[in-house]
Amino acid sequence: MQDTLLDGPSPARPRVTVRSPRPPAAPRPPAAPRAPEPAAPTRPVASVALDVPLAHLDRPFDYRVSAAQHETAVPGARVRVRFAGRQVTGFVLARREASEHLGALAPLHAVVSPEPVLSAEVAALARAVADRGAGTLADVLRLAVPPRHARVEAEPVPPTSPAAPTSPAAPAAPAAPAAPAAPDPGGGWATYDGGLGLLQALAAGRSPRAVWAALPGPGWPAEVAAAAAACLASGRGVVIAVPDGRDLARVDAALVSALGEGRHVALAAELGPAERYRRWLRVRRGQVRVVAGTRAAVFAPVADLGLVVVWDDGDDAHAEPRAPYPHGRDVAVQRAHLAGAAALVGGFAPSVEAVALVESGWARLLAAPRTVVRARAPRVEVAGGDAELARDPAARTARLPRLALDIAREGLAGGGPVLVQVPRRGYQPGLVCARCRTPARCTHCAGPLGRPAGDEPLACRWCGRSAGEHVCPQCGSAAVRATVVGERRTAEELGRALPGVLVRTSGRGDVLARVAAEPAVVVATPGAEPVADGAGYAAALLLDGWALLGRPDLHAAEEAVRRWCAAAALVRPGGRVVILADAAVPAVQALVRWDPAGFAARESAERRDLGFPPAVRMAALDGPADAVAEVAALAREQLPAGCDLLGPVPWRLRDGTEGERVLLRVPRSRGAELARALSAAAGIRSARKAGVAVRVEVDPRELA
DNA sequence: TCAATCCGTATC
DNA sequence: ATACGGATTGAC
Repeated sequence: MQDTLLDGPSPARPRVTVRSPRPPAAPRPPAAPRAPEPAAPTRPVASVALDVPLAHLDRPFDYRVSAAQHETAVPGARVRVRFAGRQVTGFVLARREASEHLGALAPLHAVVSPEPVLSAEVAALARAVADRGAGTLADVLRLAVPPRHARVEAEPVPPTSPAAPTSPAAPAAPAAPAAPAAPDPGGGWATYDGGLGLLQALAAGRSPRAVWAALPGPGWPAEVAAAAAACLASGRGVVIAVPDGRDLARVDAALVSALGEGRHVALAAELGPAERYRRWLRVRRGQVRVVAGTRAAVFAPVADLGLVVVWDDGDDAHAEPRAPYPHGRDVAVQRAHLAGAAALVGGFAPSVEAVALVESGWARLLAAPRTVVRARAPRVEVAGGDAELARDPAARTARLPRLALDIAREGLAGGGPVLVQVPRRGYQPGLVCARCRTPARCTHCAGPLGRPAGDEPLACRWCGRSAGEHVCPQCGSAAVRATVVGERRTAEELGRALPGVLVRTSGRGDVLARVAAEPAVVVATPGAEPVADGAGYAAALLLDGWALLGRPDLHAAEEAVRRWCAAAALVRPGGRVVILADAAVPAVQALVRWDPAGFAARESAERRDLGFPPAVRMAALDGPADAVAEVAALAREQLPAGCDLLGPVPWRLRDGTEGERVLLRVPRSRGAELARALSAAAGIRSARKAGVAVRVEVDPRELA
């Protein structure tokens, strides 16, 4: 048996009684001192990662392995131990001949199961993710390893598919390359500059890293599947993460046609604990080599990983809401790096963070030549760019531009469905210039301005400085106004303007996956757009331009481009798209020219100028004022000079109470130092029992 | 002189 | 978090 998680998974999985049942109600003789169990014949020490929440205990602890536990206490196994007087669970990280611990070792209380659920690769990944996010290994392992389902674990192993190697550590038996079912062997990759090269590199066992600016249209799942097939042909496994169940269904179908049945699994939370654990175990046991899934799938323990894919990496669904709030893209990047695997990250509109990976030289941009892009992209026209429409909210909400109606009619007459993207309710309004609608930003830190209360002067919502006499940097106007939240009424009006047309809706609570290729108006909120059968929608109306761009969020423009591209990508080549927005705004131009990657590069440069991630590394500390101040002070003590502190500013905490936020900022090159300092600060506080929680988020998604 | 209590520190 | 140890305090 191998002794540490740095080796491969153990093939030995003997069945052993783990906990002896207690005799019922037998009067127990008073605490007879038990003779010590004989120790395991070799490597009688287990190094265990404990599931304890305290930051200063985030390191392995050694326990004594008895002879009876020798075969079951394998690296990766779940165990129970006594720790500080309590029973806690943990994972065996390694078996060793001796401990560095000077005192006596406590016995390993029980091996919950000999199933080595934690692979060496995932253990190392989880450690790296915890370190980057200033969090604990235990927190990350809770995200990476699903809860055990004992009955599922005991199920007889189903007959393995012929291509699945029984030992993932046997490179002599690579999976037979799947016969490509698609008529076009490269899928759509041939249309990308370097696309076929990517497939060849994957098939040859190399590990290219690419940021993918996907062409509009329905081809992307087939392209993901083709990349997976190429990687599988090299004898390596694949992990694919997508934002939601609808995208997962598309990738799932594409994998079936590219690989055949039974060569992959889909992992999603909706499966329920039993089925989810069943499929996850098939992955862990090396019975399948390809995994597609939602957020948590980036941690899937695929044996001998060769490729990790993140589709639509700008979607917030990839951001984990539990501490330490890792983002799927960041996990994938770290994983590819640690495992020496290839990476494919992107979408119709790759994120600024993804494009920054290209700028740093870590990945290269994978895009189609402009001529192909022009041929595939819909024709985008802008309505509402005139100053009249810009100044008059009524013109935006209560009246549809003639152009939009004309294009909708034309599309319907041509026999196709027409997509209408409308804003979701509940965007926090921000302040923009009343004349030109440029967002009002702090002159010091570029944070969004807000009005603290009543007639008080404008102040920055990030750094708290008063904005004094704000003037718009674009047009010089001093007047500001709240951004108008879009109205669903527009869509209703559309229904009235087009009598007799079938109107379908897709939004919160009731999301459609697809609609038929017949005339209909399909009203959807961003992210809930159904795919249209056949070639796609005849046309699309994007009615939420103003609302999306007006959000007081660092990511507002990027997010707008991403959502517009996602909707416009569902339109057939040459179909028409109308967007209600200001044509002069760069985000709108990016859609018109279909250049989301160029826009992301522009945003990246702007963030560099403003000093925001991904150009720098930031950490947000949220909590009660005194606790936040304490953590900030402790962290700054450990950091050499050069750490900016922004704030504190008032901040509404997750539990609804009022607290404060401080932002710490360092150059990217010192990000690891910042995280280490924050971990140390958390450790000092947890050791002191100064237990008031401070939420620490590295490169926070929400900045206001 | 002994126990009850308070801190500080380690938790294998 | 517990849990334990050593110092401290207070009452016989």
